Amino acid sequence: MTRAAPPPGPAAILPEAAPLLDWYDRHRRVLPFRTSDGRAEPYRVWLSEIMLQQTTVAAVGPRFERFLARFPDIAALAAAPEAAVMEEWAGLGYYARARNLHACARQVVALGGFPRNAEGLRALPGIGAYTAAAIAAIAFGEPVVPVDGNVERVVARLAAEEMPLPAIKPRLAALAAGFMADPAARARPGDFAQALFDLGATICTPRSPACALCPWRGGCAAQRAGIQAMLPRKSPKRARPLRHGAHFLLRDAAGLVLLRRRPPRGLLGGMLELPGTPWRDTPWGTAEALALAPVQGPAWRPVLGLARHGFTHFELEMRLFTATVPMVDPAEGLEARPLATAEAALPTVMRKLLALPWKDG
DNA sequence: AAGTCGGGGCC
DNA sequence: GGCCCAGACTT
Repeated sequence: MTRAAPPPGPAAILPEAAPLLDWYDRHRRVLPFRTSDGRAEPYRVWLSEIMLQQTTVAAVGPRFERFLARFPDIAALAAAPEAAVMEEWAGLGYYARARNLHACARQVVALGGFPRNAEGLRALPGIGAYTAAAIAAIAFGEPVVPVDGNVERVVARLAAEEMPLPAIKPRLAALAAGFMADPAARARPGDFAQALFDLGATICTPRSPACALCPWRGGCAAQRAGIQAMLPRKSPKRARPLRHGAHFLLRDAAGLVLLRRRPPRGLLGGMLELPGTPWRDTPWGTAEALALAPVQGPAWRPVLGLARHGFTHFELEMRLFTATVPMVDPAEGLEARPLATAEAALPTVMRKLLALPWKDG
């Protein structure tokens, strides 16, 4: 008696949850945003997940603590002015996260609390499919699998999926969802999600995975084939063009510096900057740059050297000009601040300009 | 499906 | 110098 083999569904490909959960109980990372008593406050889970979007655990740790000290609960965050949130976020990057965080806090307060499942969370600003599932699983115990870069890598290797990202994303998400067919995973959705993160971060790493230490060794198709370090494959990316700008550091006798607030959306949206020229494909000559200086009165002096900064899709090379006046007069769209507090509120690209030797002759 | 959106650490 | 990071949003 013969019968057709069942289609290779997720359960046929993926290993069991229990070995991973056992490994997690013994080797899980101790992280600032993980509570040791097992309690998971939605506010803390949400905040950490937003901060961790495309941002390393090491970078988030101290910023998470600092943010909590300034905005201890969601009511405090919702009540704060947006500029205060943007300033607290300075240096973390992807500033739309801070705007959305603030808008989300106000919505959640208006709702009377966080939605308690992924579908409801997904409707809030800044919360996509991944973050909704992560909060739902970790804070509310919903049996869903958040699919981040770690999970994509782990699953691509377990199933030896050779098609490149991002085209393979839906397939990997479907495979990952199959984990929740396992009762052991359903019993501990938050721990299972974080176990996948920890496995991807410490064992199933991008370059040279430590397969000998993996609780799922033997259940991994890529490891059996010896191709684990090559997965997941990725489609080639475009080269980043080089762009050029010139910025202006205007100081006065009181130590105030002239700053400008960028438009509310787009690149560095809502953040402060040193006034400057547009960023274009060709370098700026001195005369044409100075024609765009915020004030035409003082003697602008070019600062030695260039500041370079890499964005996601282009590289930027900047000149800096400096001048002093008796008293800065912030016109429309500009504001004056003491140098020290200005620097703390500026994104990294602007701090690199201030690191140029503008104090010297 | 592709582009936009930061910054830092690691190889 | 390229890759990666507990991705989201727009077009």
